[in-house]
Amino acid sequence: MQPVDAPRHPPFAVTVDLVVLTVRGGRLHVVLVERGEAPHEGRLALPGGFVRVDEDLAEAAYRELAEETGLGPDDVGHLEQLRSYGRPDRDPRMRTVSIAHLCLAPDLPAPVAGSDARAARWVAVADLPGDGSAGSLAFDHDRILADGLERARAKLEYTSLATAFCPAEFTVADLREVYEAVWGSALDPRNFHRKATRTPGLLVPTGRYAAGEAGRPAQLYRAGPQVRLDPPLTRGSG
Amino acid sequence: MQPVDAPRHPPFAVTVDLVVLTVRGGRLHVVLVERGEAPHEGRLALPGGFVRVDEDLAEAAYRELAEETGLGPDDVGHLEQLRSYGRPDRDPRMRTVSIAHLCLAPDLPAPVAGSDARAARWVAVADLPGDGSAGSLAFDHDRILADGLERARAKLEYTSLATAFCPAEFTVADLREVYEAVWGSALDPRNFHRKATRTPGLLVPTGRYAAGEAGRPAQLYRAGPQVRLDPPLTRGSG
DNA sequence: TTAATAGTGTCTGTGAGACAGTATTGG
DNA sequence: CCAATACTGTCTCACAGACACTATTAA
Repeated sequence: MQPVDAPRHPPFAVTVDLVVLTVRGGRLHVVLVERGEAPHEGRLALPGGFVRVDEDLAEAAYRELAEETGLGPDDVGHLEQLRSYGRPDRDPRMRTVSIAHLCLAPDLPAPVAGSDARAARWVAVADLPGDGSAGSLAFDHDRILADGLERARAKLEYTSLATAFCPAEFTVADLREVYEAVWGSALDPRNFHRKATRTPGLLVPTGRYAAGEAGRPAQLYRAGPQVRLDPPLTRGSG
Repeated sequence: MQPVDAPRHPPFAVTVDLVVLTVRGGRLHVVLVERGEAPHEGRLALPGGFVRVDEDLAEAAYRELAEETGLGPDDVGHLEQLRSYGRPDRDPRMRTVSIAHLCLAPDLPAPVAGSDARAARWVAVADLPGDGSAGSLAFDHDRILADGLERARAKLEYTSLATAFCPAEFTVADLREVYEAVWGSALDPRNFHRKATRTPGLLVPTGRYAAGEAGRPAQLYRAGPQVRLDPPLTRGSG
């Protein structure tokens, strides 16, 4: 039931935006870029860009990730579609729908520097006003970031997603630090250790041990095959 | 980093598609429409249509819901964004991105009949080949339906979403039937009763009782204010 | 009366969380 | 030695699931 005087297929611009998270020094960080042009020139924004005519949405997300942050598909531990944003007034230039993606990466030694001229940087989420829910980012990116954080926090409970923040080999303490950084609360190291090691399929012991740290050396693990955690790792202090 | 010979903002058509679910006679049903034109003419598909230039995505979903199924915003208990689908080959006519929505409705006495000429009908999900994951629907709607079902099944566990399938007043047995229909498994009526009534904020007793049924009359409840269930209603037989 | 459904109590196993205690390193 | 971290065990409470039992209706 389209009115005859309305265009049947109004043209939209379709973009992907990226919430790229990592844990550095026990703090959750997100990749932000500084906008070089109007609107919102000079403000911080999530990396993203237009979807090309011949590529899938996930393809576009990986391409923009590489272009704007220099991170390749093998650098990131996880990428999934988050949600779409399409308020008519979200971009003053044109009618735009953005398919936001959530991306988790380990803390890479290489700095974030893309081939794109725009400067990408890691920003601690806690340093943004109101966890990014206030008016700190361009467009509706505060909302997108908040949704991405909520998704990440929720999925740590019932999936092995936290291992996506870790390098190939890591200790139980490394994994616990990820949970603490994402949830923003301290966990009991002893109970966490028991739950993590006894959850079937979450961790695969390598037999090697971490060295150079204070205290007894910790066993090194790789991420196991299990994606769904049962029972889940709950968010209380245990 | 756009190639200079590529269009900067390739034009997309943006649509909304709807996975509208209800429980009728203890079986989970979905609204399907018969396509009246190519491609996939005569095949069953999810209701949906093009987003207009001046409306939000959720607005478009509610409009298409009304146009294609005759269900108004007050008829449905819940509507949320599901996921977006944008494979370049998903519609042979043009490059289309669809923002799918999940909608839950009580089993209404009024039949589904929209102002649209296309015939909308309730189809039992179990009657579709492979729960709709085989090639039974047009476009990529099998996949969208499968994702919608998975979302609904998962969210029943940790939210009060099941009440969206129920009328304004309902019994604990009504609610249990919803869980059984969506999960496809039988639940212990006694344990379910205890968990449902003792979950704070899920149910509000009305003081009235259902009459006319066999056995002891059941107390009638309204949906409570709680959205997140803690502890969750797990999917085992208890 | 019987059949059927509503609703309660009770038992067992398991996990969450609290926390004592042991093991193994560096300084 | 001490401090720090890794890891194990143990206790209590709460819930899941199984199921006996009582309550209230229709036929």
